[in-house]
Amino acid sequence: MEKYYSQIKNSPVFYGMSDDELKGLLECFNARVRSFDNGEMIIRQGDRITNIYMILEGTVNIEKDSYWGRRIIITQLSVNDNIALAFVASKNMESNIDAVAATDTKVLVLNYEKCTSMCQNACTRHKVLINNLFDILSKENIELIQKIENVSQKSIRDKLLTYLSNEARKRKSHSFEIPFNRQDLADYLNIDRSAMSFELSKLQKEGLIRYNKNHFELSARV
Amino acid sequence: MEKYYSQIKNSPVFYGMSDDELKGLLECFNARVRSFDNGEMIIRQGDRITNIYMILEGTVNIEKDSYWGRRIIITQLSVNDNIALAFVASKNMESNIDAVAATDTKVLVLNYEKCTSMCQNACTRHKVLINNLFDILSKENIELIQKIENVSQKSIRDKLLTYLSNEARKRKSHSFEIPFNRQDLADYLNIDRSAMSFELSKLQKEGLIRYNKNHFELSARV
DNA sequence: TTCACTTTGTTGTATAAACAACAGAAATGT
DNA sequence: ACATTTCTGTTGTTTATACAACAAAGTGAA
Repeated sequence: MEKYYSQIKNSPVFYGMSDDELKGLLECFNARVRSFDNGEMIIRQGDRITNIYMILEGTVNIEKDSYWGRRIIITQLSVNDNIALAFVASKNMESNIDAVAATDTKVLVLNYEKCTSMCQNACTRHKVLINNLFDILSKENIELIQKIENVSQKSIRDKLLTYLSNEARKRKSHSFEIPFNRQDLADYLNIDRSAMSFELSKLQKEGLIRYNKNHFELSARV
Repeated sequence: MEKYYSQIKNSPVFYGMSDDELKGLLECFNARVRSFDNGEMIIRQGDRITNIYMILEGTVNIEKDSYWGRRIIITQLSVNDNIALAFVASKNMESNIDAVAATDTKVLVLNYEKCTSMCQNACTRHKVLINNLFDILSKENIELIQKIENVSQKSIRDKLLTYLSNEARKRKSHSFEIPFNRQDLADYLNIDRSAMSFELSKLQKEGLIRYNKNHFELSARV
């Protein structure tokens, strides 16, 4: 835990807290670090979630298996992101998603219920916390809308171009790495992997993009 | 404004407040009611949003025009829902969506910035408020994930069945009204209207659903 | 290095969806 | 009650994508 102390202190969840407040909160939260292997399930559909999970190392896919067994990747999370935060607030709502470790992963686990019932939202550090959580949830919300835009394009080409330009904008560069391999990207955009590969090469031949493995560059024309 | 007083008092935003707290807040917020005609824009892409908008009457579509002019309906809001709340919290983020009145609409407008800068989150009513907003944002988040599931199905048939069963579950009944006309539903599910109509009749012929205008009934087999 | 395994790219074929065009029904205004 | 407009359902044609099968490239372990 000590190892991650400064990382935790600078994370969006605990942003703006003094050392004392942070220490107190971590105790009050019964904070602990848990490890998950690549591929391991962190949260399952149907779970009732009472903990805040914050990623310390690794990446996590938020997924859903469709009725007929097809996999949907809703979003991919990485360091400092929170897993399924929305379900913590809506207490009697079951998770309708899976969270799956996409690499070996370390997660900070905070018992939210325990903390809120003890201090009953009264202490000042809780006030800072809830403000931070509110900000985080807003950003997540905007990200989800972004994703809806990505997958709502009607052709594979438009989905790819929309996704890639959004990524470029997010990273403020025409040249960037994407966090997905081809199959995962296809599952994220809800398209067939081979058709996507084909379209990617076509875009490259046309000079709209260049790529090598997970590195992409957008031409000025995109 | 007085007309809506009890409605406002029981809305999720102000839930759990005393009459005094509510009155104080409405004043602090510089609360007022605005009217919009059917089709009028309430929020435009690129706007910087500093007000909380709560729907008092009517329905509002959250939309996005794709680069090539196709319309995407991200979600539809109705009475007591908040419009673009996520963008209020993320202050220096521009709205990336349009909010369009889908009927004649009345909206309660609250100047969030003014209020928070005045009381600096210190007063007790602000604490209740931010907790409420946090809850609301969580629910919105879960709704968006739901929508992603709906549009991520690969066939028109699966999109319709997923959407309809989710609606049924939400309303706890096999028999319900949907808030969309056919074109809007198609824009919501990102599919062609005529192809959707065709698939709906097919589902009806197969006995999986029955419908008349906006009223739908699911057979037990769905 | 070699071998097994995974990932990515390529092609042909079958299929589902978009699109366009239209007809009938329903809603709206005068 | 009528004309006008909007909405919904139907059909045929074109087009894009899924799917399957395979080849090539990359990766990692023995």
